[in-house]
Amino acid sequence: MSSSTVTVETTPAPALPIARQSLHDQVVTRLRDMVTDGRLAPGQRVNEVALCAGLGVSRTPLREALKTLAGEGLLELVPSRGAVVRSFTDKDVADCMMVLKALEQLAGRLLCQVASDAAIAGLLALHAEMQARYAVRDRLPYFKLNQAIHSGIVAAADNAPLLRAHEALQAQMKRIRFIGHEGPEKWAAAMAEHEEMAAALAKRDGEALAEVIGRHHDRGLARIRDVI
Amino acid sequence: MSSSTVTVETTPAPALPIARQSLHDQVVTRLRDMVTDGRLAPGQRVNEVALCAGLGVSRTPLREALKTLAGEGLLELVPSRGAVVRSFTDKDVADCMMVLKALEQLAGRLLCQVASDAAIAGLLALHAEMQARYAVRDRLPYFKLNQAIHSGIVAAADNAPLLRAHEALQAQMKRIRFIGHEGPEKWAAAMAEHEEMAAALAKRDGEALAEVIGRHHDRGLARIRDVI
DNA sequence: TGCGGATATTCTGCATACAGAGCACAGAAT
DNA sequence: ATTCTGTGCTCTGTATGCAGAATATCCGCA
Repeated sequence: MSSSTVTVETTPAPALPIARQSLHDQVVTRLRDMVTDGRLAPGQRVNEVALCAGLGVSRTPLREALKTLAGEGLLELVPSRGAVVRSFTDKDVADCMMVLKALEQLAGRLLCQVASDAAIAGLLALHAEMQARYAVRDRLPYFKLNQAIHSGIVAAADNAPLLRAHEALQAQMKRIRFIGHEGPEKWAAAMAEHEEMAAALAKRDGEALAEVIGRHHDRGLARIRDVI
Repeated sequence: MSSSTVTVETTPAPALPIARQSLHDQVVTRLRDMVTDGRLAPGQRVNEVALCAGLGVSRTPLREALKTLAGEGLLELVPSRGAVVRSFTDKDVADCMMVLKALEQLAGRLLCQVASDAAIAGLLALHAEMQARYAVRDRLPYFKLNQAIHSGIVAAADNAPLLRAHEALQAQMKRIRFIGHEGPEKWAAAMAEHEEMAAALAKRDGEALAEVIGRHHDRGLARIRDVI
């Protein structure tokens, strides 16, 4: 695809790194999307050759991508039967949310100590943007901004292993949250919690932030529970 | 190697699952061991063909194993340069320990609520065994029992995602802990903390257990810090 | 008609082959 | 002497081929 790399390099100054990503990475992101948006349904067996044809790649990079996604917990590898899209029980979801809660609480406490003012301002800006989307009930942008805020909180904590673990779990839950379109009153409650989070963030009050995040997750679990 | 799988199947009764593991899995565990015991040194580039020769497998399963281990955070995949054994900075270690601490604290609280008496008894038995090994200063068994106890606490919490995240992080830290042979007084302190943990465990006091675990990790980080 | 077993087919797991990228070394020009 | 460039080699990334396991199909038989 992008095998013809541009090698002009006239600019000596900012040296932009030319995104160049391998087939493997591209396949990984494509498959991740296919899992989260449901084109690969939970419980479904993944046929390698069919997918290869669809993606236009050979089996080797595809298989390597499957291993990667299995490592992230999105797929399960059954010996001699290949990859199966992981399906989540009620308990799995609750368990994931519990861990996610603990990680984000930790992140909240950390970021209040270590984050730069600019980073906090950035998060508050995301919040304001989400607020605006909520005002006009614009679901998809709201959803994406919501995810970005939660990811951003963890990223601002400046703890790589924490970020990795959180990303993996969030990817697993992404599909669940995606289908979980909550009603107006639940949505309002979630938004109110985000207001509280923003307030705690602005004050750099780590304990308060952790407390709200905990409540947000507990209620979030309750919100999606009747959807499943 | 073991490509000839035994297919006799004379026992119909308890349906034992016949360990049959793929080459991929075997290679993964072998490589994990090689990273933790230092035969693959941090920062070292992994030469695929050389490793293939050493393990007696072809590049395909090896490469798939490399992807898996990269997903676990033990290796780093550099485009066009292959896999590199991940090397940890001081901060990386501290960050990992922080996350590990949060996860084990969560596990401690959970297990006090949900674990069976038998599970707790099992953990206490491991503790007693470790006590015995400490009494005669038998380092390696002590080390392994220590790991087993920490893993066992998380396993007893009955939360699969929590267990997965913990295992990955513990694998990353295993080598650090392995080389970090602490002096007698630090060792005694660590053992004393384990005594406290066992006491809290016996009483199913989740809060107390979480508190000790937190202290144990904080002090553990301090203990290994001057080793690095 | 229902069931058991042999056979055929499909698909995974692994090995190998090939092409391109990165890197080192050497030679030439300034 | 130093730097730049060209060439060759090594190693990764990807494709393809082959063998074995799992499953589906179909036929025979009760």
